[in-house]
Amino acid sequence: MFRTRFAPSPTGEPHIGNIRTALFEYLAARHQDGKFVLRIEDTDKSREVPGSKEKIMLGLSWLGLAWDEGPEVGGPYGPYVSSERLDLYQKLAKELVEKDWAYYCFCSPQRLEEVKKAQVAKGEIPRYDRHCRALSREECQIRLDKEEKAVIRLKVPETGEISFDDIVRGKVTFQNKDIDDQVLLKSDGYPTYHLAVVIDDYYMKINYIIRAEEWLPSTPKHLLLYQAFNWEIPYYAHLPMVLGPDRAKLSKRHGATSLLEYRDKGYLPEAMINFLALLGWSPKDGRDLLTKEELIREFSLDRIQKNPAVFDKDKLDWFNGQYIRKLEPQELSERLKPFIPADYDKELVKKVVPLIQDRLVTLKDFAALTDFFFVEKLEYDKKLLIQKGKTVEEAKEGLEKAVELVEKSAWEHDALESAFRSLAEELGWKTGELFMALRVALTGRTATPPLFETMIVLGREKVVKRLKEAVGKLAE
RNA sequence: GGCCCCGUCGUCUAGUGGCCUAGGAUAUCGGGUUUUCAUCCCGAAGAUCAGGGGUUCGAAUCCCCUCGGGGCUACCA
Repeated sequence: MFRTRFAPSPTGEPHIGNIRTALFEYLAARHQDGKFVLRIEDTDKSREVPGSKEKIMLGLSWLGLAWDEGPEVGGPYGPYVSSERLDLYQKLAKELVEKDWAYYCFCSPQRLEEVKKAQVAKGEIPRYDRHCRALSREECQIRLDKEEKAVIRLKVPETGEISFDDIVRGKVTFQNKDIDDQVLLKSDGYPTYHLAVVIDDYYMKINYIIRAEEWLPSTPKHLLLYQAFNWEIPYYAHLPMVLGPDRAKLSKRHGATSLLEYRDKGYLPEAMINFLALLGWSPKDGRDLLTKEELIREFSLDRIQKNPAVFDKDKLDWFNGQYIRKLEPQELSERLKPFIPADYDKELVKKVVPLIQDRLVTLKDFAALTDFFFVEKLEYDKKLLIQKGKTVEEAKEGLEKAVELVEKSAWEHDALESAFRSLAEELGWKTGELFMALRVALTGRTATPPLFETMIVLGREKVVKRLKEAVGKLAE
């Protein structure tokens, strides 16, 4: 059984890079008919941000990445929150000490700081000097009995090497001598991430560890732990990083990094999924537009790219436009709801939606593109009503004639169009000139949905009113 | 600094020794459709496959070196 997991720590918003990892995990699990579990790795209470666990779950839910086991849904291997598993970590950490795979360290943060400073000053590599490694069992016990603050550190072998076969990178090897004696259990009784992941993954029967490349250097420590516990080593797949335009790890200074920000900016979850899926992976047939179901069908870990991917907002915008255009107008109206002022006439919105569907990049664009349908008074520069080479009088005449025409014309697209084309001819104007003047008079702007559709939605009464207002403007 | 990873159009990528005078997508530019803006369609430009050495009849694909970029180097994750 294929089992993988998403193990975020609740330290803030659901980061786009982490979510991309979650997506890959989800797709791999679904493709393999396996399980996708969510586990909250809250091992650092000092960095924990209240509410972020909920936001992470909200983000996953918004994308439709349902977890099979985890908070809220439960499962056979819970609890799925690290802070509720403290006893386990403590028990196993002590076991490691007994088996001589770990040791108590009583060094104070101050001493550690000094050691590090001295090393750096001497041009050495900063790392723990293994001061407490040699402490005898008896001495440790005495100091423990005195309730002296202590951590438990991994006793890394001094020689030899450790390697593993990464699904995306192939064989990766590290020298034991380069590995630091990692703290496993902190003095506050909490585990570090390194201890917690290994234990949790084992107890939750995780056999595929899919995570970002930033974890590659700590993998040997985890491997050592598996070895110490004599547990079967899982498969590893280290995903390429998601970078900002400057090719550094995607972060706040590059702009929006929270999945929820994209939701609030009017991006569709299906666009987000499609875009993220192609950051470091591509289907065999080279298609760009794939639904979640298609992604599940085609996804495979061995097609994951090794090199990092730059997050390209332009391409995201393109995907979003594609998916907006695919929506049924009815459905689009639904999705638009959170982005539309509550006092807008629902029926009118329904009529407006088909007119701007091809013009939306994000859902948020709706309001700015269509406000003239909903406001009473239009604000615009009357110069826009006067087409190039025309006099004020001519412009006025054109609009006055338009009023007459609107009042008697059949209220139907083709009828309106042919009537206005004739009017242009009668006036001796180019159709484009007349249409633009009308467009400005009716909408107050020069870029709008098609003229006659707009008229019909606006309604005869409002059209007449606005044309008259335009004539009035010119008379001022 | 040390360790590890990576290096094909600006960007996402296809490519696993001959099908590559390197394909697709996006962005850019031009054209067409069109009442504007979009959409849509067509086209162009854009990568001496980071550079240099090998191996081979033949290399983007294999090996080595150099350079460049990134990640890690916490009682953070």
